[in-house]
Amino acid sequence: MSGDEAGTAREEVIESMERSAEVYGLSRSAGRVYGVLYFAAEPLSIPELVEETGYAKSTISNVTRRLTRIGLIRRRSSGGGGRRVRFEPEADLWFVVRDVFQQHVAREMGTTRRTLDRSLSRLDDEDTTTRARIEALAATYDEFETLLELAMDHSVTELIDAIEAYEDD
Amino acid sequence: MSGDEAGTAREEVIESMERSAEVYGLSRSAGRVYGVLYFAAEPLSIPELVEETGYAKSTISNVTRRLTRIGLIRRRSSGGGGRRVRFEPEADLWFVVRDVFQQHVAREMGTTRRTLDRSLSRLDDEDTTTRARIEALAATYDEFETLLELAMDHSVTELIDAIEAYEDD
DNA sequence: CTGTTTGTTCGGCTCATTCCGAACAACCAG
DNA sequence: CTGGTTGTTCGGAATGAGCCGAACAAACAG
Repeated sequence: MSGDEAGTAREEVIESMERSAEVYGLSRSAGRVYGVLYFAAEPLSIPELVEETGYAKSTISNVTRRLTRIGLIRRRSSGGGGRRVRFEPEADLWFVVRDVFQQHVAREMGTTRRTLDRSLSRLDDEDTTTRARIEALAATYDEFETLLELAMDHSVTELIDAIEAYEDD
Repeated sequence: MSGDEAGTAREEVIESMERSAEVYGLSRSAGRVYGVLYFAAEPLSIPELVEETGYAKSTISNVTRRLTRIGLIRRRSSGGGGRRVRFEPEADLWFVVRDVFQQHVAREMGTTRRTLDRSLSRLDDEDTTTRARIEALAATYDEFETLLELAMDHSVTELIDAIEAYEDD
């Protein structure tokens, strides 16, 4: 079993995931659940996650739902038709980033953009300064939206290649 | 004064900023303070922000510090040597995004990356599966880091151009 | 049908965040 | 030095998030 180096290394990485989770607006428990699943040999059920993480069953239930919505883990309505549900990690983190952007950032930008248009249509032609400020904001949002849409259609390596090619005129 | 359309439009946009602030992990008050500054004709002091936003002086003090750290607003140690401090909005939101990425995301990636290396060096050669998982994670992080470093060196329009040029082979 | 296992939902508890008012420190005017 | 203004800091109340245990629903085994 080669000592416990694998265990401590695993634990260090999982603790790091807990901290990272907080940076990105998730809970510690979410980071740990993802970490345990990331190192697990096979998909785990809720009782197994309770055993591995030490969290209560209800916590695991809520956290797994949250992570599934975000796309960081997947439910496998595991064969056999049993009620048992198993979770496995999404290994390709770029998928996750893409989903988060599309679910939250794109959504926020869409609603904000609509508000800006509605406010603009309500304005007289004489409110030049207010109109100019809102139009500037709308232009910025449009730029961001097109950039995000473009970026979300490509892999990380493709994006790196694109920028590097651009830098070499 | 062209009715109150400018006022209501302004208010709508500021309320939208409050909601957006929450999406990006800031408080409502932060969104409103930025919004008021964004529409103000000139930099505002703390008492003026108290008057315009309705928040308490202490709240404004804390929120302005927070927003200044993030880079969403700037302090102008306004001329005259007076104690009065004035704040103005950072209009170029791409600057803000860039700063946030460099301060938080890049930092998180750096520490995580170091943890991964430390964990790897602690591992025996026999822990192949654990080692493989951590190495995969490290590779993903390296990719993200190079992409972010590249992206942060360019403007939004440059990035859009780069990707569009890449798409046209 | 009864008992067991799995997963969700509900009501609390605790802790962090947000905001306020009050006290305090710094600066200027007279 | 005294009074007024500006900005920061401190304690406290209200709100929300994370987590737990218990109750509940659903599926299967016998």
